[in-house]
Amino acid sequence: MVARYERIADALRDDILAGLHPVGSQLPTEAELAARYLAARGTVRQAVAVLVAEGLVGSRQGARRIVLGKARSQSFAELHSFAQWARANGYRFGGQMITQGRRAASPAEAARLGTDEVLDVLRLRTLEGEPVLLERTVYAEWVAAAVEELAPGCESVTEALYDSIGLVFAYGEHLIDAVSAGAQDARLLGVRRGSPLLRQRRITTTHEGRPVEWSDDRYRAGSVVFSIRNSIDANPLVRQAGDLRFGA
Amino acid sequence: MVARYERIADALRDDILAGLHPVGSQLPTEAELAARYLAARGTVRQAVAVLVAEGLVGSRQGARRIVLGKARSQSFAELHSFAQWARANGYRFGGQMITQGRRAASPAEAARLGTDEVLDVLRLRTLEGEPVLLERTVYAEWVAAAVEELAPGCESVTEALYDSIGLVFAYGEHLIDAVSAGAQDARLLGVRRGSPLLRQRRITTTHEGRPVEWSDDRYRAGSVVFSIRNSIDANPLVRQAGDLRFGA
DNA sequence: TAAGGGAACTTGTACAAACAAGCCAGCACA
DNA sequence: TGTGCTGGCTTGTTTGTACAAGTTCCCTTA
Repeated sequence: MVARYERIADALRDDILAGLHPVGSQLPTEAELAARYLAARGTVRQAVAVLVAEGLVGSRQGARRIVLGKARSQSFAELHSFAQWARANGYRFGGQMITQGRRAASPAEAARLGTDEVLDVLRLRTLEGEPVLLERTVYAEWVAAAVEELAPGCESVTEALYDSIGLVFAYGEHLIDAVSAGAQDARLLGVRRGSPLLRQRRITTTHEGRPVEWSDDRYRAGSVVFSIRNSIDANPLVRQAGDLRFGA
Repeated sequence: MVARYERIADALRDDILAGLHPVGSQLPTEAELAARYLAARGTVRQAVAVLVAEGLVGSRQGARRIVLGKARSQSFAELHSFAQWARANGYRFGGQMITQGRRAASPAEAARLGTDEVLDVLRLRTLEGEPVLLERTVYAEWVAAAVEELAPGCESVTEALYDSIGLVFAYGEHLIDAVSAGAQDARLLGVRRGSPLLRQRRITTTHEGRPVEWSDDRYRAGSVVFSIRNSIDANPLVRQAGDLRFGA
């Protein structure tokens, strides 16, 4: 059962994408929308709030709402999983486990993941045949066994873990910066040592807030761009001075 | 007049930051909070929704809400303005206009900014005495005059434009990737040519959705990290294959 | 002992109503 | 002509109520 406000939000989003409400134009008023969809004003407000959160619509008290853009946003799964992202966008992709092994957690890892032992995995992902992403992932001990079961050429770790133990990745925190390629980075990604890489470090947790993995993902420059929409009201993006958190 | 739900959200955030609700613990139920703050359940829900949007609290139907983290998020102004960000975090900072001049807009710029003529400005920003950020900003024609009025050493362009013509930056779209330093980048930032830079391209608009500026900001690697929190429900971050949008 | 079935609890959705606050166009006045 | 104010419109806030849906845990039963 999909909520009413979600269906209204979908309908409005489709209208915007279809050009019925061009960028820069005004959205119908809440009263109009309520009449059109035979819903209470509060329900319509919830629907519009979805679009505002997506950055598609701008809103401020007293003034009519405005269409800001028409880009569609991705699901969490698409952001989290390289495979789901690539598949949703129609790319050819692949993945290969390079090395994998258990070891004792460093103090920082123990604090982040809440376990003494970790499973350290290095994976290389390709897009359209080109090596694009190097993933250095550290898994908490309680998922290590399930990860070790995976085939070395497993395309989607996220999906495989959901199928095998019902694991759902629910929350993430991401740190994005630029680093130069080390010797191993350069060799595996096929770039020169010292060339720029886009680094995304992230920690992912379950619904319960239980940490699952800590990953250091490095993209070849030019292969991937992160996009964020924000506003004076909603600001998901934060700038931090370098390397203050999470150690090196 | 601050809204009630905002004051409740502030109180809850303070409690979390103060450790009254540790990371991983459960938040009080809506009913409890409503009783404590003498507010209707709907109002409490709005307050909690703020914290959920900030990524501090996780929420799902049927289960008690969970404290996910205690990082405080920045305002849009702090993200948008280097000066406001640096000041709020207690850093010594500076800025210097390097070159500035009007020229005809390229087709891409005309499409983005909606003007035929643009003002092109190159600025270098320093943090703790070190050159850290190179801003290549293109302003729409209708703000060009106000920007030209600014002093070359103007610390905060955002604040200066608000003071002079009441301009408010309200919405932004950001593209984040890594590039290697060109000759000019290297010289001004004091790094070697080809060394990694964190690039943030952004377009900023007014409340009305009117584009004001298009900027290409390059940070020296290691000086700045972007941080984003997301969840299966709220996902502000999007990954895109390289250089599909906004041209080069 | 383990699986299954609820009952109680908690969050999510929807409606209705009233007032507050900000925006904007049009009117009156200088 | 242009300035300032006012009134209508639109979005924001708050309360109250009812039901839906998911979670959790205990108790029953095999």
